Amino acid sequence: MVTYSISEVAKELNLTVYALRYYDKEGLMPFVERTPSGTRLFKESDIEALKIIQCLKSTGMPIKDIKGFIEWCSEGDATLKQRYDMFLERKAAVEAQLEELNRTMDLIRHKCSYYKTALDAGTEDIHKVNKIGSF
Amino acid sequence: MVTYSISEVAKELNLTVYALRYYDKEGLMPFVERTPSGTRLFKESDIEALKIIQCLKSTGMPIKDIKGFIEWCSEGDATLKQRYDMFLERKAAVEAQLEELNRTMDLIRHKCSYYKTALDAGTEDIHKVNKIGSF
DNA sequence: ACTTGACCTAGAGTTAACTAGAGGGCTTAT
DNA sequence: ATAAGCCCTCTAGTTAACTCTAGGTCAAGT
Repeated sequence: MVTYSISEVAKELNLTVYALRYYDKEGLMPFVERTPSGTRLFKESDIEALKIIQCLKSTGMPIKDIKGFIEWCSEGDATLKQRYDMFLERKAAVEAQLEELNRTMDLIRHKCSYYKTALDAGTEDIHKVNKIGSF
Repeated sequence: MVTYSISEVAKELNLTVYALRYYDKEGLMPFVERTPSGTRLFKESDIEALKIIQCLKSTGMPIKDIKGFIEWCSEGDATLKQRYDMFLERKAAVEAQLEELNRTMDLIRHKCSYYKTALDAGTEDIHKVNKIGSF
C-alpha cells in the first residue's frame, strides 16, 4: 500500500508539519498508523479524511468539535444521525456566511466605485459637496 | 446634534462595549469626541464609519491594517489612491473567500446527501460495500 | 447627602490555533 | 561509522482580538 510522510502530506494539503502534528495531538487523526519506530504513515484515505477536516475548519468549526465528529465516525452507524445533523447545521452556517460575505462584497464594491470617482475627480469632496452644493 | 453612548452603539452594531473601547485604544476611532469628563459621544457619522470597519473586519483584514486605512482617511485627498487600491485588494480577497466558501459548500452538500442515504439505509455500508458487493 | 448606574482607564487574563526550539532517534549515502 | 536529513515528543512561546477586573469619576434621582 502506498503511504506518505508527514511533510509530503503537509505539502499536498498546503499546511505545515507543525499543524498536522498539532491536529494529531488534538485527536483529529487517530486513524493514522505508525512505523515501529513511531513515524506516521499516511494512507490515501487519511488524506481524504484530512480534506474533510479542512472543509469543516473552513466552515468555522473549532477543532474540538471536529474531534467530536471524528469520534462519531469511529463509533459506527450508531452515530449516523448526529453526523447527518452536524452537516445540516454546517450547511446552515455556511449559508449564513455566504450571505454575510455577499453583503460585505456589496459594500466593498460600493467603496471601489466611490474611490474611483474621487480619484478621477482628484478629490473626495465630489461626494460630500455635491448634495448641498449642486443647487 | 444627536449623539449616542457607547452602550447604545454596542447594541446597535451588535458588539460589546469592551470591543468598542478596544477598537478605540487601537486607533480605529480617533474621530469620536468626548464630553469634558471623558465620556465618548458617538455621532451618526461615527456609527457609519464603524460599519465600514466591521465590513473590513469581515473581509479578514486585521485591526492594524484597518487602523492604517483610518489614518489615510484623516490625511485627506493625498491618500485617495492608496485607499482605492486597498478596496480593490479587499474585493479580490472577498472574491477568493467566496470561491473557497462555495467549494466548501459543495463538499458539505455532498456529505449531507451521503449521510441522508446512509441514515435511510440504517448503515454507512451502503456507500462502501455497493461498489464491490453489487456484482 | 447619598445611592445608583453608566461611564472611564490601565492592565491582567483568556482562547484558539498554531509555531518553534531543544533534545533525541532512525535510515541512507559516502 | 558518521554525517545529513527527516522523523519523533515535549514544552514553551506567539498572536490576534477580545474580555474582564479593579479602582475611580460623574450625573441624576430620592
